[in-house]
Amino acid sequence: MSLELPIGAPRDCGDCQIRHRAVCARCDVDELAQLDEIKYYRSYEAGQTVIWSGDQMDFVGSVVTGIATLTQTMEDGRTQMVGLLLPSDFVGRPGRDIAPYDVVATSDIVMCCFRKKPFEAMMEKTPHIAQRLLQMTLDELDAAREWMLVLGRKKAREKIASLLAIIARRDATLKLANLQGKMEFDLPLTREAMADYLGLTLETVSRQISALKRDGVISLEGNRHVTVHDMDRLLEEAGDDSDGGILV
Amino acid sequence: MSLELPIGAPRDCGDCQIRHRAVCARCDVDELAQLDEIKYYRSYEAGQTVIWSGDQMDFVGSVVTGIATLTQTMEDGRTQMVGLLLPSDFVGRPGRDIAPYDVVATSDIVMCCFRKKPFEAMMEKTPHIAQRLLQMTLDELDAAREWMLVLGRKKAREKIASLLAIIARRDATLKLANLQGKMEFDLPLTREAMADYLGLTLETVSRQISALKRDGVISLEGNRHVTVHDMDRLLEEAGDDSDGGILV
DNA sequence: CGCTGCATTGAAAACACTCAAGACCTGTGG
DNA sequence: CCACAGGTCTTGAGTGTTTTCAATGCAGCG
Repeated sequence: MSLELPIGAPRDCGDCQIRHRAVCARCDVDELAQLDEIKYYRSYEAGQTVIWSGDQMDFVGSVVTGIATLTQTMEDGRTQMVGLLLPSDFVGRPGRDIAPYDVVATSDIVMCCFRKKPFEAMMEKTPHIAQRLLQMTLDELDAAREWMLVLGRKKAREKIASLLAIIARRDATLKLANLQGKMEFDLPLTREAMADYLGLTLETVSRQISALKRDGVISLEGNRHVTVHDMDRLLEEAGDDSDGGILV
Repeated sequence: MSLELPIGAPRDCGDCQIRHRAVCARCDVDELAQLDEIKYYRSYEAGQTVIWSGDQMDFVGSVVTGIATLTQTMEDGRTQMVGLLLPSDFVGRPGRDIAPYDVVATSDIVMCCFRKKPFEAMMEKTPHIAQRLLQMTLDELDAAREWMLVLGRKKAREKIASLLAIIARRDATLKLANLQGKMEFDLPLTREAMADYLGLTLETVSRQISALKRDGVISLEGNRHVTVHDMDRLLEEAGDDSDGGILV
């Protein structure tokens, strides 16, 4: 089979950038070979819906490159983001047929997909996959609980500061930089997506970003590029302990 | 050792009411015997804190009877409940030493505790435990995401209706009743706990409950006993699809 | 140049919060 | 049996924050 690989997809698992963080992180060579049998790459363009809530799911998989979101929508159109999927994050739930959320590509993305039935079968036999998935799920649960505090108890300004802190933190771990003083990064989300993440309107997001700018906490270059002048100040604004709060 | 068993604790696993739903649900007789070696029962009184956020955790375990809550508190005292622990729910995370949340007994409770180190060791060897824990964690994650929608996008009245619907639903599954027409149940939470769950103040909770009463959606007997006159009406008020919304 | 999509800003309205008073309930002690 | 204390809950009035609605700004692109 000479299917064309989407750009950004690795030649094989040895090449794979997300290999050590994804659901297959603990797998040995044999197990990777088995996975290889049931996997395929697929790419989606920015804005495309990967999975519709309510649809049959016949694959699970990992985000290889790009960013996707998990969202819920009420009948009247109010929507809440319930997950932000970054490279190495897992999509889908073994044992469930119907997707409970929309998965939408925020940027162009590449997914490493596994056919669901054989993946489930394999999970029964190889504990390495289930063990890693458990770890990842527990991490996601912690992140979800952190967000519940943000959604339920923080004010608009604190919400924005929290989101900026999260993104800065993620960016830092990626670049192996540390989390002090000045930091620069790009927002991977539109104002509307930020609003959906934080349970705000896009107008409020815009206003609070302007306010943080006016108060000298951040500067903007264009709409997406953010400079945080002092990380400690930002964490104060977020209402977190200065030690970073989020999970130890 | 003739330690006195807390009232409500089962004589042995065969007797245990939560056995088929707890983390040990898939274990066979051998595995249960192993677990028995490292387990002990402990009871807490209503209002007691079971685990303090930031503390060393040296056990994990299951709620056997009663209700407990998982809460996060900000420096200025704002608190957000991030989990409601019912009988069979699991407390603690294998692989983590420091508790990230407060666990508080809402009623008198009995816990079945496992010493952490040996439990972790056992998890490595017996897939049945890890598999069940994965299922439970995925369910919790779904519940958390459902709550993110409630916290981020619903209005106070919808939040209250959503909470009542959840409690009614849980009560119904317990009694094997169905979810239509009239339903009666007791609230397991104070107004303040409801507020902490929903990201509201206790005054707002009280007002909205009064409003639902005034509008004939529910009646109260005392402060805790609720009658829902028409479940479909309640679900409408909650902003959910009439089919029940929450996870299929 | 005039789209289109995204972002900002303003004014008015809606919503939930704060502060404060009082009602209700339960258990205790006179 | 009653009175009282302490906790829980309800209700009101005023305030503050966020939303809503509407207009405008700005950048990329045919």
